Amino acid sequence: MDARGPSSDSSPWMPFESRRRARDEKRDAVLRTAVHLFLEQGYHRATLNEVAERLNITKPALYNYFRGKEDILFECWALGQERVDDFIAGIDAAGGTGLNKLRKLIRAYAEVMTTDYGASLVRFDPRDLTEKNSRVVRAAKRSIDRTFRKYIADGIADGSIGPCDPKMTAFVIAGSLNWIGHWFQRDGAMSAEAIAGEFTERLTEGLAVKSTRRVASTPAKRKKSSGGTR
Amino acid sequence: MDARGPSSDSSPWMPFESRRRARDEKRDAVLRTAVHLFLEQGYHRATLNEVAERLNITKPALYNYFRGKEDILFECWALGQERVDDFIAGIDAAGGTGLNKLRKLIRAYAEVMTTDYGASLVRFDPRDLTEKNSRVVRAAKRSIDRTFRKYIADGIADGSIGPCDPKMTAFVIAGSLNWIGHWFQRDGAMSAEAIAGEFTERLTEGLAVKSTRRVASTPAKRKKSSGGTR
DNA sequence: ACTTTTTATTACCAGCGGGTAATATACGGT
DNA sequence: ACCGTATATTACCCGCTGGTAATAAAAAGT
Repeated sequence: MDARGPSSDSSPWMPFESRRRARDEKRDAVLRTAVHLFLEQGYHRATLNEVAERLNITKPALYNYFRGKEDILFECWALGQERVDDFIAGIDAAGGTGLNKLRKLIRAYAEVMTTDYGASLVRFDPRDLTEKNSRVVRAAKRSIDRTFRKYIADGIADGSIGPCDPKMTAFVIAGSLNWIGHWFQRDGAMSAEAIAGEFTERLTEGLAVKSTRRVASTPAKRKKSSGGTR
Repeated sequence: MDARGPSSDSSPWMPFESRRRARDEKRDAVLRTAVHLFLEQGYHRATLNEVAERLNITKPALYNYFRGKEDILFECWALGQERVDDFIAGIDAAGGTGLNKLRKLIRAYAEVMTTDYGASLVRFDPRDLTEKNSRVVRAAKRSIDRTFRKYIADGIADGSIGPCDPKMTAFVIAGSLNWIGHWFQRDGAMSAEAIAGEFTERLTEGLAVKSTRRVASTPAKRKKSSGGTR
């Protein structure tokens, strides 16, 4: 009937005898298929029947692993959020100038946006979640926003970034990155790495202090009188 | 409801005109209510029943003005697109350097994004439209993208913009602007004009060939950025 | 081999929401 | 006053989709 496509994307149910896989692997397979379908068709148009069909099972079987559609949606989001949390922790641990941390953040965030779970951070609507889960999402979004603003403020403080409004600048940068999740397609002309690199450059070239490009550790570079630190 | 034209007027078409005008006004009212509700709740969660309810009519009455839900959705999008087309025509007519045109485009686009019809350009899913309407939307999106790229290329050609990849740069800028439609709220801390000005500055300061860091012209007032609107 | 637990299936329900007659009402034209 | 048209309402249909028994079939434990 329908070209199920090369369902070679590792469905544990495909071979009849390989049903002995671990439960978690099946759960993951459900999530991979679901996030793909949700992104492809949109959450509301995508049906659990089709998710199941692509996994060569039937809808009620999904309820062995998830409580319902909303649960699956939230899990997809959470996996994307986990990746973001991870690399932010890494950047924080590594330290460096504000500009340096911001650059790392932009690059990593851009690359995550080109993945399915990453895109789910911006393509899914929190209003489809329960109130409880929705609060978790909102809190996480605020946290990411704070990270952007903090790195920018750090950069202004340590002189690696010229004076600007951290709040607005964070909106500009994060918006540009978030939008990647809306247009990127894996089979497109541009690779994720190329995009990440280009965005890193374009989004920071205007912020870096002009006089000396490499600001190793020389604070009090050019403190504009208007910019009260912090 | 409306002041009817004086019957002493000789034009026998006056009642007809007034009636048609009343009809158009009602149509507009439906659209305003619909776009507002669609943005507030999301297209799928918003019901025609509630649209009608907010207009103090009942659902079938809507079918006097529109063929169905999808028709309303497309009209909302079209009204936003119309505004974009209008100011692009104005910018093209005015001429100037590439950088100048790009700045005007960014400012105008940002302001449109803060309106309901403008936000509908990026908040609504083309997959909810019929194939025919969806093609119209895709064509319009491509056209906007071409405009961004053209202004950038113009700027590179006339020397007002430093060398860069117009395609990527357009993605960076347009993405940042489109995202405004996702977070802006009219009752928030920032005005549309302030946002438009700030985005214009931040998104072009890195491109301008002369190092015009106009930190003085836009003194970023230290407004306490407590209210995280994301 | 028997039982228990996990995992899957078939069949079904319920509610929601878009859309459509059939019909009533307001209103301008004559 | 009368008619015709635009506009509105009530009542209804229908398809879709998430979710739920009831149950079958494997797997695992003994």
